[in-house]
Amino acid sequence: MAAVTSRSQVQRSPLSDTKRKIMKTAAELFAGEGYGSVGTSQISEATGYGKGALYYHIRSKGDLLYDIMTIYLEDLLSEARQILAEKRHVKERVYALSESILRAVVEDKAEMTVCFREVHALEDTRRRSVLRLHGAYLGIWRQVTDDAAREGDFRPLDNDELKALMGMYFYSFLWIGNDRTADIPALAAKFSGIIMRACHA
Amino acid sequence: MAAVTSRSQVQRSPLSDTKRKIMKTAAELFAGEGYGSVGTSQISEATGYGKGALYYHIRSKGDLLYDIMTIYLEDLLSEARQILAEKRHVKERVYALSESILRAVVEDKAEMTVCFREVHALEDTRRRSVLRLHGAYLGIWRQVTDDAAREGDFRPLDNDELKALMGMYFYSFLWIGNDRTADIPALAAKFSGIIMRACHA
DNA sequence: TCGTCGACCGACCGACCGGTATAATATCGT
DNA sequence: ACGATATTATACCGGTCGGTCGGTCGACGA
Repeated sequence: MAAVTSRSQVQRSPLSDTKRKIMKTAAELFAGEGYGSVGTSQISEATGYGKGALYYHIRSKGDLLYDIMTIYLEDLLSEARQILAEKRHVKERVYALSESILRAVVEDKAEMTVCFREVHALEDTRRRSVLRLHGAYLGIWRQVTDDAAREGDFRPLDNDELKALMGMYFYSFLWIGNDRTADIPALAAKFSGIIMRACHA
Repeated sequence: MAAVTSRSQVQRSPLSDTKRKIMKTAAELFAGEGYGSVGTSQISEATGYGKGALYYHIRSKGDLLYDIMTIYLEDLLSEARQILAEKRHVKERVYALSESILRAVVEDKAEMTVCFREVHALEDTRRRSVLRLHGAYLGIWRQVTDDAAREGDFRPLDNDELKALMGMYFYSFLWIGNDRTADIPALAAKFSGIIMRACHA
């Protein structure tokens, strides 16, 4: 099995294939039943590793959750930063950002669900750290809308409005099926269309 | 303590004050730590009742979750139906619906969080039942947008677009604090403003 | 005064929790 | 071939899980 995902990857530490497989399986279980309802024996069984092997690769169940969130959010974030650097026009930016996050929602549905739905399961320090990543992602959009407002394309948006609009994306993992890969461009067009209309000066 | 909530209540079965208190406390725990991570002993301790008393009022932990969701979603739904019956103009309808759900998010934050974030924790039959309630609520908005489209005020919206827009509301419990009671009208104005712009013909 | 009843308690049940200890096996550089 | 190291399985730990059970207690009707 190849050790790469389709989207760019921040290599914080080597991250073995085994650990990647464990994270994928765990994310699916967490997304399906909720972090608190999934036992380590269940993860062990689903991955095919015994508990010893499992705990050779993870430090704790909490760490596993934190790692899943961190890796996928950093991935999403680095893609967003790249889009911000490459595209200069509002419309392109909004479409590319929409396409980026919606592709993540479809292709890594379980992981994204965990990233946005299971934040409460983290202990305080880690929750704050993950919320910083959420905030950083929001910051990218904030910059897009502020730039657009400065150039007269968008009306100014306050934080409430921006967060409300982000909710469209952050809630979409609950209803966008992972069988909609082919629809990603259409979905991105719909989402970015809504953003463009909602923010029109 | 009065046995009524501020918003209209569907009286399916008597629903004692004790059970109401248990539901409120449990909803706060579920919202704070996630259904699966909250134990019945914890609920028992937080309510001040022993486990015997607790299980005198509830059939199971799963039932408790289901009851919370059902009651609050039916409440939200009946309010929405009433708005649909009373208001005829799009703008009024959108504002009133926004105000209704945002007030629920602020005033019954924990319960609403559970209603929209813990669906996965339900066993199949009950999950389907709760998802029907979600669908019914979506149906109200569908009718509003369809009526508006028929009269030329809105462009036609497909299901993806409607669900995307609903995500704004359904995700808002994660960032709207329960200290914003005074801001409810302003929030409703912002949300409905976005809807009106996003749907403009 | 008693019997009944709803509300409640806390000890207890077997099962399972997250996590560890120990040992067996696979891999690999030399 | 050898030792070292990486990876895995299994048995097991104390503790907690959801839920039950026998029983207590005060209110109330007869």
